[in-house]
Amino acid sequence: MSEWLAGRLSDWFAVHGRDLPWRREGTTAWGVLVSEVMSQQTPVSRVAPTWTEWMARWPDPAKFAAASQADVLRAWGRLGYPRRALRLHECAAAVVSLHGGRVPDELADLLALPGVGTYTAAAVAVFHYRRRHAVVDTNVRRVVARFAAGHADAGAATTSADLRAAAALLPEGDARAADFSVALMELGALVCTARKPECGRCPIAERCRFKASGAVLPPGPSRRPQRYHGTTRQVRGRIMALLRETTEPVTRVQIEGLWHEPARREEALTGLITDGLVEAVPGDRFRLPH
DNA sequence: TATGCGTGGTA
DNA sequence: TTACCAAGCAT
Repeated sequence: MSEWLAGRLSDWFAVHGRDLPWRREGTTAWGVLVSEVMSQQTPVSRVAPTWTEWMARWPDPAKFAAASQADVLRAWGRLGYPRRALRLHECAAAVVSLHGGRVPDELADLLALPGVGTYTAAAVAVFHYRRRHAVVDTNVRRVVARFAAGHADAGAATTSADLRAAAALLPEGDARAADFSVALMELGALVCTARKPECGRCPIAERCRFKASGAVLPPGPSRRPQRYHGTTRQVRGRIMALLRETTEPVTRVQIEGLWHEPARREEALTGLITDGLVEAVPGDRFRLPH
């Protein structure tokens, strides 16, 4: 089964795989790591332009670690979840101090880096170092749940069972397993999508248990919808947007103009300060951290 | 294990 | 228009 899968996916990927900038020849391990962190919960189409500028400005961990937090947060722009930018900054410093500026190739070393979890560690080890590990993101979990178990979707959170199920499908050989992992993820992103799987275009449909059972998706949202409007997250987003576009510290009055509810406003501001995304300066003013 | 954390495209 | 959701991580 693994060999059949690997063959089908490899052929499909050769024709349909996207030409993403970080997949091009010569991309460093650091470049792959940056692309993975940027892509955590942010669509790839929005990541690409920022990644290209980012790598031209800070080509390696040492140069990036030397940048100020404010510059990093401004360059992050509107990718969302700016805490990721700070974790990436810490990550670069750790790569320099612990690994001499070289992104490690061992899973355990990668996992110990700030902002790097199970998925991202495996992605770097496999996509750049070409190791044989399961790379399990939401796309892979969905494809495996459908293909191997016949379920309409995977569970809410990644479980060790998900990791085992994906690992069981890996073909033999480091290089083939790495190619397989890239292609499996791409299939989930392009064909076996959450809302509208296109089984007619799927290279592995003939052995898919979900397809065999009719490929019927349950109605309604696949997960509990996450609210945004009116949340602290929205207010944090407005404060960060204001701070990104101003060089001088902003006054409390300026921040008060961003949201009408004082309690929500304060919660957002103190949260940002706690997270290290905002710095209070004398005179009751605020700016991006330096 | 459940929750909080941004943003903008799409139907 | 509103609502869903897109390569997770940390707590």
